Amino acid sequence: MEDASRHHEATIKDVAHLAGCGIASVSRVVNNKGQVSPQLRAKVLKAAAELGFEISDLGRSLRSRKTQTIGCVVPSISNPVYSAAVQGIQDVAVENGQQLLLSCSNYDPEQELKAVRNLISKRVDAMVLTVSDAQNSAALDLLRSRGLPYRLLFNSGPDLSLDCGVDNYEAARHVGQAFSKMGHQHLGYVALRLNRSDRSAQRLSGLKAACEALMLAEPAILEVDENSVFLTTQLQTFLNNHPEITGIFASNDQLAIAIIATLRQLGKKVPQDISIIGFDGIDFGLMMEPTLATIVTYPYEMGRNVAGLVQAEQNNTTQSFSPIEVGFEYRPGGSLGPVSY
Amino acid sequence: MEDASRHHEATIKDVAHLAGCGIASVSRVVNNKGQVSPQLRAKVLKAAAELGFEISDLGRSLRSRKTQTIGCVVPSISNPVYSAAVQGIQDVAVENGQQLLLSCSNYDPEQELKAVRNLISKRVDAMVLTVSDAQNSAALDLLRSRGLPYRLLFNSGPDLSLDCGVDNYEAARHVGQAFSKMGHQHLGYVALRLNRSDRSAQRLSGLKAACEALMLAEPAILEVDENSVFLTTQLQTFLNNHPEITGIFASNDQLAIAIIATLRQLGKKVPQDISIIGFDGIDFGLMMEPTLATIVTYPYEMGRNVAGLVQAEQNNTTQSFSPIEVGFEYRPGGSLGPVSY
DNA sequence: TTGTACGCGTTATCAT
DNA sequence: ATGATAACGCGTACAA
Repeated sequence: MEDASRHHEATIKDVAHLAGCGIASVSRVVNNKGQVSPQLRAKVLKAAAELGFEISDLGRSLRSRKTQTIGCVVPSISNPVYSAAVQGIQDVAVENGQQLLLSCSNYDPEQELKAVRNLISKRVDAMVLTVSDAQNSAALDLLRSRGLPYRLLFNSGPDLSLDCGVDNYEAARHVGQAFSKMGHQHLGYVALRLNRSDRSAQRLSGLKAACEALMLAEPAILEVDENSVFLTTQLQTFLNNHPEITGIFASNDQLAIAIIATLRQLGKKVPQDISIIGFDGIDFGLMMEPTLATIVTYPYEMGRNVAGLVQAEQNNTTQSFSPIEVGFEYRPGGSLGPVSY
Repeated sequence: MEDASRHHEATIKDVAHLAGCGIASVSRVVNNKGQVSPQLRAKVLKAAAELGFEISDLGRSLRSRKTQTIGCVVPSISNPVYSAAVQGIQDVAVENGQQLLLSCSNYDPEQELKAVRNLISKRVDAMVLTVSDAQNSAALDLLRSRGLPYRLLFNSGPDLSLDCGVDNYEAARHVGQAFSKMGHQHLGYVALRLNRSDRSAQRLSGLKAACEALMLAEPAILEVDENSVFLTTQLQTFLNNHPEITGIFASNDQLAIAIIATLRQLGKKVPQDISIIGFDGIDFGLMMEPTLATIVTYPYEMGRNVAGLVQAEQNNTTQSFSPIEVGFEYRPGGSLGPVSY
């Protein structure tokens, strides 16, 4: 109850007053910086506790020009891949005494830009972000023009030294090869937002390249609606139009699993009638029956890595930091079977 | 390039200087507040653009005593339930022009307290949090003592008016009833961190109550390790010790799915040998075979609701805001079958 | 060792 | 309509 009536938080001035000393001494005690006698330190500590004093990072940041905050922009936190990455970033941040200011762009470049603006106003020390299209992003342009330290996550940016992600193209080539080894000749690529995710587009490129190199037919493409309610009809139409397809590469595991469930509804067996390979390597793929063949990626580690990079960049501006390849791995699964004639 | 050499961001003072006016006018333009002549406004806007001026929320917040930031503390963002909730909070926050400062406590009360301290120092306007034990939380005590607006998510706190979550007890009773209807008499409850999550404990209470009311045996309890590698042996031992068990209530869906996969490895069929009911209602439950019987909850909506509550509390301090029950729903699934004799 | 005074970037008051 | 000035809470030279 005490001073709560004043209805404004205690400042170092209040503490100094109660402790009967100058504000500089309070600052020294709070920051463990500079010399201060044990007696005074005790008095200050007591006064601070009594007032429930918590230092204000507003004043501190204004003065020090550091907010100990890093900004993060991802398309969505609902997607387990991004949430795992954010968890990694968060963990590294706290290890370094920083906090995370999080924004979700919903795969929208306009929201990306707005988010970056807000984060700049908040004066974050650095940023980590996944943008819709790294080659052409107003948000990244803004960041660069301000010289604010940032790193890309999952994207491959124009400046190669800044990215930290999976080589989608290369990974998708592996997928094509896996299909080919099982005798598949006609593939389909099913994606969620081909035009709003450069990752998805890169995966398609890789698949196409593999098909070409391996003399497979050019893959048919189905871009499905966000709203998975219509997946059934969309998929059925797609398969009717392309009856030759024996294998489907889904742009991510969630979609792959939804496709398998839908195929089951349509009376098709996986992998006897159609084989499926996903992308991401989420745990559930291992627990279903059949297990999901997929490209395993390591979003948590990627988040940690990219956060480590921005950390290093802040602490040591002279050196340049090259990205750490986290890599990927093809994981076989029961959803890919030999093609049946 | 221009003034970048000065290596510090343009301030309102810089803009004023370049526009040849006072800083007050710049402020008026930037905030669209007060009267300013069209000519001057244009000059200011031009100067601001030229300098790449972005207002500093540090100065603004210091002055206004508002940060337009809300703090969020959850156990983990990797768990899809929490990430969905955070997404909901985030969405509401941006709708109200606020940003989200995110912390993960890793189910550790000590980290909860530290996170809250940091968030207080950052002077967030309000907080939303899920704590380990709402009835006994130093973090919440601190929040209360400071009079900082906050809301609980998933927890049921001592102050009933502050929570926004699922009635775990009631939901778990439904689970018991569902088992009972199928003839199950001997149940097991498998949980991840019984002692570090009041939600998990509440679910157990509800299950126990249902068993008692329905004349079932008291449920056997298995608390499994974080590291799911050992799930197989732990589960096997548990079932050996309790051969009478025909149904298992898993404290969440992820665990339920892992248990089903493990049982499959152990050569047990679900639901013929053992029935399973989960908790949360994640989408994957619908896509597996058999589908997962579970309690469906609505974490995204809960996030939105609780964020709405803190918003309202900030805008209108006079009124008191009661929580909106989001509720839950029992969803039948193939993982629950009749008990076989 | 300790205290005083200034500036960090902003908004609001008060003259003009 | 516009500008000078005083806070806001803090860190830090500098003085004592």
